[in-house]
Amino acid sequence: MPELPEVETTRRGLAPHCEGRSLTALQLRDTRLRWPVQSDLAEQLCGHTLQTIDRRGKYLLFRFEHGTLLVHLGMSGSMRVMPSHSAPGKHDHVDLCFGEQCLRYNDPRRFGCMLWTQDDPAKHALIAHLGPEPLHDTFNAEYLFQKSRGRSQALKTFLMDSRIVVGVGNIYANEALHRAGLHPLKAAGKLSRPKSEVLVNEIKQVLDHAIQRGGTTLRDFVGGDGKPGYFAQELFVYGRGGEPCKQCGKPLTEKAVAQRTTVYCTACQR
DNA sequence: ACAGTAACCTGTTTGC
DNA sequence: TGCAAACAGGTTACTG
Repeated sequence: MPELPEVETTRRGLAPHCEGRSLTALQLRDTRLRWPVQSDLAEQLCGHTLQTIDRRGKYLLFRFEHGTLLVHLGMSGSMRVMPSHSAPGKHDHVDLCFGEQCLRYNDPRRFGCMLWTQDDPAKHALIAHLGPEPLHDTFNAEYLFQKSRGRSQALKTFLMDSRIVVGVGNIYANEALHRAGLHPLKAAGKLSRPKSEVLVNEIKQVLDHAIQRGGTTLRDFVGGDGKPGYFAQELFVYGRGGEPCKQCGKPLTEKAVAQRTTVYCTACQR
């Protein structure tokens, strides 16, 4: 489900309902996520106040005064605000209850995770080696240009490496490359300095635009407030293999790159 | 250090 | 209609 815009949409939907409130109960129905959820999580958190929900890449950071709960939604996860006493459905693995409302974590494929740490989350093994935030000034043309030097890897695969930059998943990698006029299979090391600038700008624009639209709705994605996103109708290439390029009309090519569906226009992208 | 592949798991879509 | 294969928004772990 989620790439960065969807995670940010979720964060914005959840935060007003629970920041500054005390966690009253925690229902842990299934610990089997990507890594096991520690079984005493309720004892760790109950009675403590959630200060803020922050985001680092696609991780949500639920900050308490005595530690941080790291949450990742994986491929199919979502978190929604629900009445605490509503009946849980299939794959509703965890509820974080704040009085009459709870944040309900649902994840059919269980690729997500929920990890409690009392240390600085920035030093956590899953966070420490992440690249810059794509919307931050530290992600700029010079940075991407330097990082890409000497790399033979496909440009798209390079962009989706979270050590290079976080939050650029399959949808937005495809979209940004099309908007930048860059072929996804071009060697990262052959990216020119001017094109690096174009690409960085397109990544920022497409992510920012998607956040403003409330994320991309594919199948049944909903943000924390239960509302769908509206970006899907504005996608130029993702999910459009064989259909005409919206810029030149030539049928879009679709092929797997590093096991991920990749769509591009051989005329517009070089 | 880098690059490529398999793996985790369930639900939905596609094709015979 | 039924059934099996293919595929899905992510990331780590392992291999060479």
